[in-house]
Formats: sequence, C-alpha cells, structure tokens
Amino acid sequence: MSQVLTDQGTVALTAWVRLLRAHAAMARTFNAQLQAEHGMTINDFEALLLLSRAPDQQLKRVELSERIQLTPSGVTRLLDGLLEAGWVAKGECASDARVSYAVLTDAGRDKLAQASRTHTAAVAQLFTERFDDTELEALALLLGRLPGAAEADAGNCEVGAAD
Amino acid sequence: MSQVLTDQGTVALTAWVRLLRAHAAMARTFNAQLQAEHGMTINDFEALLLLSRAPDQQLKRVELSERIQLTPSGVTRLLDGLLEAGWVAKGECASDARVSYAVLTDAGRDKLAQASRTHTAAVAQLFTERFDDTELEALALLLGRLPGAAEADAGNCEVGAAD
DNA sequence: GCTAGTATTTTGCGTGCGCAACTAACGTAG
DNA sequence: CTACGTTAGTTGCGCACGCAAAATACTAGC
Repeated sequence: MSQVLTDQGTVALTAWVRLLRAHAAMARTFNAQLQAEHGMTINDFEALLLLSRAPDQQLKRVELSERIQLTPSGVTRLLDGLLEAGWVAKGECASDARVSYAVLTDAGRDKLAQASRTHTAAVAQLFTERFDDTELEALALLLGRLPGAAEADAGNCEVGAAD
Repeated sequence: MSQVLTDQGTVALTAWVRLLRAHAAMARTFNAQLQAEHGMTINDFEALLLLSRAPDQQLKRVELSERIQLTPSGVTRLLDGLLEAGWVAKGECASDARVSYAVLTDAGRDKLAQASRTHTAAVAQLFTERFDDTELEALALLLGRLPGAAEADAGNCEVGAAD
C-alpha cells in the first residue's frame, strides 16, 4: 500500500541523511579552521555575527537562543566563553532585572571582522565552487523552509521590547 | 571590486547558516525522539541503517567512519554503545588482524526495523509537509554535492576487500 | 630476520551542549 | 501584600565526539 508515499519518504530520508553528513563534514572542517586561526568555534562566530547585525549590537539571551538554535543552557556556556574572551559584555535591562543582554564589544567587532575575512571566504568558496548562482539561491531557499532555519535571519522583523 | 561575487558570497553564507540552524533544530528533535522511544541517538540509528544496507550486514570501521562522517575515535565510542546494546557484533578479518568489522546482529536488525517505523516516518513527515516531490528531489540533489554527503549512500560502488 | 614506514583501532583528555532542576524576578489575583 | 504561575537564566550531570598519542599489525627494504 502506498508506493508513492514510500518513494517520497525515501527521498526525504536521503535528503536528511545528506544534510546530516554534509553538516558533520563541514562543521568539522570549519571548526578546526576557526579554532586554529582565530581560537573560536562556529557558534562563537555565529553569535558574534548575530550580535553585529542586531539593532544595538545586542541581543537578549533568549533571542540569541532562538536565533542560534541552542538551548538556554547552551547559550549560557557559549556566552561564558565570549565574555571571558572579552568579545561580548553583559548588559542589564532597566525594566526587567531577569533579562540580561549580550552586547558586542569593540574587541568583539574587531575579532569578528578579522575572523570573517577567512571564514566567510572559506564558506563562500566551498559553496560557489559547487553551485552556480541559481542553484545556490535554490538551496538557500529550500533550506530556509526547514525548522530553525527561518529564525536564523529574522534580524529585522522584531520590534518593541525594552519597555 | 566584484559586487557580484560579494552577493554570491552572501547567499552562500545564508545557505550555510540555514543549514547549520536546520541541523541544530532537527537533530535536537530527532535525537530526543529516538532517545525517548528507542534509547538510541541519531548516529546509532544511522550506523545500524548503514550496516543493514552493507553487503553482508557488515562494514569495516574505517568505512563506517567515512560513510557516517565521524573520526575513527568517534566510531569506536559509537560502536561501544552498539556492542553493549547487542545490536552490533565484532567481526574479525582473516587476512588483516588490524581491521575489525562491525556486524549487524539479529537484535540490531530488529531494533532498526522497530526504530525505523517511527523515525523514518517522522523524518518523512517533516520533509513532505514542507516540500513537494520536485522540491524534495532538488534539495536532495543539491545537498548531495556538499562534502561528506556523497559518501553517505555510496553503498554499492565498493568491491573486493575480504581477501 | 630486522628496521622503517604506513594503516587500523583504542585511549586520555578536553569541550560543547542537552536535560532536568534550580533560583530569581516578573505578573496577576485575591 | 501574600500566593501562585510564568519567564529568564544558571548549574549539576551526563554524553557524544574531536584531537593527539599510543598500541598493534601489515608492508617494504636491507
């Protein structure tokens, strides 16, 4: 019963497995590179990038958690490292003593710029040598529909807060 | 200079970030599900799946390492768990005492079948409710060109060995 | 046979992160 | 203003895994 669905399921499984493997391979490579060249992990980089694009170079931990797809505890550990490195500072919220902001420091902006030079180039190279413009946009579009991916670049649809 | 390339780089970065986030979100979900329902991780499942598709339900650790995109040490730890659970047995190679095979046991096949029922359904559902046939195939095809993804389903292009 | 070089696997150590439980602070209801 | 539920963040614990170094076994040259 239902051969068509079975086949679609197989393709889905294939896509998932390939995403898993591609992630494992690329994450390992990029992590090693970032660690060797800049002493940071992929998520360190991503956090700095996210902060640099945020309104006042700052984000609530909860927001960071959603954007970077980490649990709250993961964010705590991540920021521990960034705070210690001096790339991020702890900001408090006047109206709500529970929330604390992660604020990008000058050192952090500097470090990000520095790391960006090699890292984004490496990423760009890896993708552009495998895909042309059309394919790349198609890939980005398709990936954007997966869970977690949409929240990633939702850097400009939030308002309010800070009351 | 090179605005076009810059833009292409941006798209590449976006694709990469989305892949990262999608992986984080989906891996977290599926891991929790597999753990709760079957007491295994995604990689446990993937290893069993790979073994079940291998010629004699067995694979050299090195091969498994390449297919599943884990370092050799990762494979050792992974198989430690599978051996202890009784889903995989240790096979020796007559011609080369260095290599040891991971052999899928009956219990392992059983467990895989059991886990497959819920897990592949969950994966299939997640993908098919977001993509139609054409998109799904396009996604799988594009992902297949990324590093590590090609090796994933190279289950039938190897010969020889076992001499 | 003995030594050098390479391939396979394991182990010590460190790290990143999820889960569950906890604390602290806010909001609302009485 | 006390009580309860909710939200933000932290911490103890455990696990998965990478790296580097080791042990073992194969291979080649002498």
